[in-house]
Amino acid sequence: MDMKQIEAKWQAKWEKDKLNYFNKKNVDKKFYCLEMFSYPSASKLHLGHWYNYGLTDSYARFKRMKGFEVFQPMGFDAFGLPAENFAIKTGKHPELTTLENIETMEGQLKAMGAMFDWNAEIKTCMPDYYKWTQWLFLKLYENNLAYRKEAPVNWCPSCNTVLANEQVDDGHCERCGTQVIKKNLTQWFFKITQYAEELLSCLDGLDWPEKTKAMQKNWIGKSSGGEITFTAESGDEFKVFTTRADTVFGVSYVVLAPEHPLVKKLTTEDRAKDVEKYVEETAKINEIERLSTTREKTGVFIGAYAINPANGKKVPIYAADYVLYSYGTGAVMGVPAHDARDYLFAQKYDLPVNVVIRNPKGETELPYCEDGMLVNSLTFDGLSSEDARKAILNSLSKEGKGQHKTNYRLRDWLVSRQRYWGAPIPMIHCPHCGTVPVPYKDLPVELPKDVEFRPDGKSPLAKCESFVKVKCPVCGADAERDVDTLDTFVCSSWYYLRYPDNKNEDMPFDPEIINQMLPVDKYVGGPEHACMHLLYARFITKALRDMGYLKFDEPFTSLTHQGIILGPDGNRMSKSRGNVVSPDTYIEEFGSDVFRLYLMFGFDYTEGGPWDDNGIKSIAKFVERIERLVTKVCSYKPEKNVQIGKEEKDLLYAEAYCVKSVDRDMNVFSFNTAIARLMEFVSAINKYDGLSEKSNSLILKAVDTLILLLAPCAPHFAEELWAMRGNKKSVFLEDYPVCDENALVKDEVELAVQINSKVKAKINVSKDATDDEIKAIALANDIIKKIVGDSQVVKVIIVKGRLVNLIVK
RNA sequence: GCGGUCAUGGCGGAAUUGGCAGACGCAUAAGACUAAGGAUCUUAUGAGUAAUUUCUCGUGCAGGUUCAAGUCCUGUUGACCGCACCA
Repeated sequence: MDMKQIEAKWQAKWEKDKLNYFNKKNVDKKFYCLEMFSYPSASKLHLGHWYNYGLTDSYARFKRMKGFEVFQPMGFDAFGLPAENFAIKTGKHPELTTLENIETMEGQLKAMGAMFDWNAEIKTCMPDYYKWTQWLFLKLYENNLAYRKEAPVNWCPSCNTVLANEQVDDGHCERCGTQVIKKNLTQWFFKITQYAEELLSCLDGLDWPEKTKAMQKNWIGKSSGGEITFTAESGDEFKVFTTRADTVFGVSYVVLAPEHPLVKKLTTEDRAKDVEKYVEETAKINEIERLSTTREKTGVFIGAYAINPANGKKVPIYAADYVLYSYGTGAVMGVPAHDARDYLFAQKYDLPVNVVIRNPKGETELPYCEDGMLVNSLTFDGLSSEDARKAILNSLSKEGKGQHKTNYRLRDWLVSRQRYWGAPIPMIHCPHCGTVPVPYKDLPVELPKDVEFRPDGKSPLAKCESFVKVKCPVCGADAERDVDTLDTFVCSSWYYLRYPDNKNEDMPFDPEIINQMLPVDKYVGGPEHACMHLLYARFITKALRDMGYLKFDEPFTSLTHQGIILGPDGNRMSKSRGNVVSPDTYIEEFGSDVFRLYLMFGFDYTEGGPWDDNGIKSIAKFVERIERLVTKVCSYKPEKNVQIGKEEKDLLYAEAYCVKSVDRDMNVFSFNTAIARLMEFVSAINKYDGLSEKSNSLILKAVDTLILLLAPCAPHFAEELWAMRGNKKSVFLEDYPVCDENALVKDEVELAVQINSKVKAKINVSKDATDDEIKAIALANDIIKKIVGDSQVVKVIIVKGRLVNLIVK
């Protein structure tokens, strides 16, 4: 069969018949199947795209044949750093290259033969889309979910530019090798932390991989404890967060993060030089290193002291890089006796170790980090750690020096980027009115085309005078636009809401439509998005719900991660390794259906693995085998009466078993086993067909079932076979085969007979034999009789349909 | 470092969720068909041992729970993914 020709033929027919377009009339049967949209890269569709889109398309087609009205859209996450970097290198405008790349990828995606609804396409870099990204920003601002504060960025002092983390190579600029430092800029944040609790608690109800839920849970990082206020001698107060308020009487020092504003203020003159140097050094180290527990703890005494509110004792204040300004309050209390990290720190800086918790079960070895019984803690002595935590915080809160507090590791989402190729932040800075939102009627704030985006220390948009200069929408004075752009994660945090109503010019989406079409029923994408994209999207959904636009709580009801296809050498594919496998050559040789079938068959979908093309030829043979079979049986004439004998029963069993297995496997993305069952079925049909006495009717029925089951996995090929069988309608308009449960019932079942848990023999028993009968048959077996001999059977375990285990003494 | 995942024949991978380990396929071998076979069909294929239908071992490693463990528990080794400005 000429695969290329039939691919083109059926793709054209599907398009002509509008087969793949969602029919709004059937919205009550909707199934929203979504794949994470792709970044339009210059290197075209790679194996990963195919693996995600091709195989999920088979799942979508399966759902369609199961009677759902499937909505499967596709689009492009088109803003982002690579296009901008490419532009800096080559001078080609990001818009030009991005749109070129999109066009290429659209062509390839169409050639894949997936049932994408191209009417619903979106591209995030187009004004008709980012207008609504900006709308989203304004709505969040309006609802106090967007705010500005200072935050550090990676700064290369030589290139004079902000660097993304990935552009920092071991603390140095990837372009020029200069040591990267941290620099504070005022930037926009989304208040995702306001939803921390709900983002955590709703995880339980989601049909998501457990590992993904676990990762999000840890990412949100809820911990219960308290805040305790320490007072510096200067009178300045600062709070520390602790989960171990029971150890507060053991505090021998406190630590401020080097970035903490009080560090500068409280440092005494004689310590200023050392402290300044230390803070400078800290700016060069990234957070992963700072938090490493194996790295030696460093810190510097700032010369000032603070009062412990619990006992009034004066303790020294240190600045140390193991405390992060972004987590908790940016300050911690040091209790060397009961915290491993503090213990090491105290030893290094010769600080006192005050034992305040005793091990109730024996020796109190330091550092003792478990719960225990309080000592040296005044009126709290004798309490358990658990009770003391409550009591101490209650007591401190009466004096206004402490309170119970739940803390989250989750931080607010920094959305400002000092970049060109992104959606402009729709805000205006007015010398009189302050920060003013762009009025909705003035959206979109268009990204100017003629901009110098080579790095020179400023946001590219800051250099575009025609963009920056604007009248204040409130007072009309000369004002300036915000010159930063939005993180591309903002674009992708709401795109699934735009697809079903992508041409709406008045709203980002019509709530009435969206509340019918969402939530997404199945979302498929890589596990690398477990914490960021998937959390951001959940947050935005909840925020929009609270504003009254949405009636659902979660965007993605069910989630599946595809695995990663590695290069043949077992490493991640990359140009530098030279192990990139392109789908194109295989598609050229075997066609897209064979390629898709091989991806389905060769890997565990959620695991992925190294590419190996040995198997693809066997899939091509499998396809040819089916073609020969169908060609042959097309000339068969069905007979009126069918005699059902043993061979016929076997064939009907094989058919029912295949339908049942493939149905179940397709539903859970277990494509490799589904294809394996189809292979078995083909063998079973061939075997029956080889008999001298056979029923043509049964063979024809089996072959039709085979084609229907195969259709989602090899769409063009199955259409062609279906037409060969004389059908005029598309195979995708047929119903999915239903398993004949009666055919699955075997009169006899085979059981393994174990003696002391080791298999020794097999027996056949009637399907409804009682336990006593099974036992009798097992004991009557010659081999078993011999082994059991004179020993006594003390116990019999029967697992229905599986085995019988005789425990013998 | 923290968080997460994984480990099964020569290879890719199955195992109904605690019940016959190795489905299906690749590779290999033997045979059939053939003028020919890199096509097609049939059979065999975890390791060792026995040599008909035997026994033993076997799911990274070391323990444990259980009548029964690839699956559950404890420890351990290795590989991979994410870590907040790649998308």
